[in-house]
Amino acid sequence: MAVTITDVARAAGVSASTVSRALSVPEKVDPTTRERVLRVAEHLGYQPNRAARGLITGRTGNLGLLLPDLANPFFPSLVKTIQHHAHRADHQVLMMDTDEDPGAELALVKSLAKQVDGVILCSPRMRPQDLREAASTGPTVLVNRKARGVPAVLFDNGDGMRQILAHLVELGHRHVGFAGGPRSSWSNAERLRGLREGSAALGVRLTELGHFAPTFDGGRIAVEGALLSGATAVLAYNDLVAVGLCRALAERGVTVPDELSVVGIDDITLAGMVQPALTTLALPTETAGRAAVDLILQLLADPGTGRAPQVDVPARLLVRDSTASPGPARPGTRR
Amino acid sequence: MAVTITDVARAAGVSASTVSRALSVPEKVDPTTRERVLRVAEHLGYQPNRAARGLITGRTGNLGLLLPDLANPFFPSLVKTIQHHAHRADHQVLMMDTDEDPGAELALVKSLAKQVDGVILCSPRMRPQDLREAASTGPTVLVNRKARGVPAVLFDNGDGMRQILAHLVELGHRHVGFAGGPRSSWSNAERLRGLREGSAALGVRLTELGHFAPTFDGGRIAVEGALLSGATAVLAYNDLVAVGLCRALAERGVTVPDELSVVGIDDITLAGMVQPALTTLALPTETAGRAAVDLILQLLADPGTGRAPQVDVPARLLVRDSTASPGPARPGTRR
DNA sequence: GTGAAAGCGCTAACAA
DNA sequence: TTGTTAGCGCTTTCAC
Repeated sequence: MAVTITDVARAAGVSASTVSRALSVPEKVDPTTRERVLRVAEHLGYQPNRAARGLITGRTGNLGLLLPDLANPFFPSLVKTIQHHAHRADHQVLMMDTDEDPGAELALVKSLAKQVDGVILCSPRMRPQDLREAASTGPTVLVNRKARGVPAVLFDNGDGMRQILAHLVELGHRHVGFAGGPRSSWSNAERLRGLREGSAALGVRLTELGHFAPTFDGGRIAVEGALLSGATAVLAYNDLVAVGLCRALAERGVTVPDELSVVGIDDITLAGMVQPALTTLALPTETAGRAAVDLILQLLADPGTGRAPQVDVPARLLVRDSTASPGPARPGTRR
Repeated sequence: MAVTITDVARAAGVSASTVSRALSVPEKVDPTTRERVLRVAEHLGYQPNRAARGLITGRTGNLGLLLPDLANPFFPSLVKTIQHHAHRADHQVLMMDTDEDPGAELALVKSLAKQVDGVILCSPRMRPQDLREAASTGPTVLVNRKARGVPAVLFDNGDGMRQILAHLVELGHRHVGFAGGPRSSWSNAERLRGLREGSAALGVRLTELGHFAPTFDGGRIAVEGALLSGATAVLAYNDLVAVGLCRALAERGVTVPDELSVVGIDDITLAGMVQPALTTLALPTETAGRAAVDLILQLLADPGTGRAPQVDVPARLLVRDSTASPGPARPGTRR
């Protein structure tokens, strides 16, 4: 059997409560006793039983993390950061992959809620009312998603879209295509909004190529419309789509960026591995993950602070090799 | 406050013990009462408090999962599978990413051990004695790693190497290079062993190109030696290395597979996305993940069954576009 | 088949 | 400052 608080108490010649205090409110115990207790605890290799502690404090020391698909390379680095910071704050992470099933997510959150102190929710597709219901099960932080009254960490999509358009305009592009993500995706809607505003402001023609699965294959499918549109540059919903698009273009003998410029979003590792290396809007997952954990912990320490805090994480355009000035030859050859 | 077992008991007009039994040993309670209790529990939305249950049963309902680097695309799908199956068995997964730090792993396992019923350990670099010490903290299953007396799920590296060599020989290759993984990696050693045996058996010349980081950049670095070796085909430690190698080859104007064939291991999603699509040895993570969870649960249900069970997961070669018969032109041009 | 009672390991009043 | 007491929600003897 593991060593309990009673063992430590006996060995140190004090009561269990004193041991408990020495560990969790050290300033309320005499320095001499404290020293002794801590030494004994250390020596015996005492580790508090979290279940027992949780039973009384109502805290589990766990954080829930719900995400749509760990196989999407955007998430692993986010998860790593979240876990890293949770760990530093003496919390474990209970991760749950929903397999892109918005229907099951609410139920999953509810089952998670019982076992964690708070939940970090990355759910691009969940309906707003479900989102709010999920948030009502306990402290919740949304990532890359907004809902009234729920704390959130958001990437600045609007500014990101502006950066992309500005970059393309500077290269000389006047007609940009957008290969959108899922219709139900919140960030897709945000990006579209940013693009519409930005293109209007910059006098760029924007062609919405439709909605595609946020995957490599989604990108391959987008190639038809991209070529037909006459756009000289195409922005994809994310890097995976952009890479799929590039691949399909290569198969048709269309050269990127000479004949068509391509831009991605996310800056997943893959973006730097493909040829040509992808120009992409980096969404700093480290910053976001850190902010999400901080937010949750803050919520736990000081619940119900009135308004729901919101953290905005700036996006940053990484210009690489998949964008260039539109070639004069292209329009003639491709239409 | 959440609804407790007492609430259910009162509402159903029975004692708490009866509710407890109705839920966990239904056959020991009268069918009529059972029905009623279950209905009431359902109606009240009762969910047993796991901390309280754990306090008495000694079970947490959590499984620990330790892995070196979630950013390595081999792991997400493994994690997904493990989580999926754990969930079906009513267990949560506590994941822990060690950031490729074998030094910290033992400590992490120990801290994890207190909070979980069992640990699934993917630790290619941990020292054998640490591995065994880690395993002594509680039920443990190793993945892709062998240690005396510890249950394990292993990929059949030996047979995999044979498949790769056979494929290359059939294409006409007689000289194969191996861009190895980290010196301390167990599976690298296994693969090397398989390659030596296989190449001897098939009469193939094997050149060991050295040890490289198991990353894209590791592969880029391997290009020099690969070209100098005179090998007509190169096997990389994993897909990431293979893709990095391909990239570096492309930059030097060496065509894959015409001038050099390249083979990867793992079958990460990326392998199918690059051009040319990578011929690779698929290590079925779904099978492995499932086996790992099954093994752990079996260990929990029936502890100390004497010998440590071991599950072998077969590997399967996926022939794609990065391998072909050696071109007669190559040796002359490249040396 | 069911209930009463004890207790898992811990913390939080309350006394001293 | 410290110890005593009670109890978190649950399971598990042990009587009945």
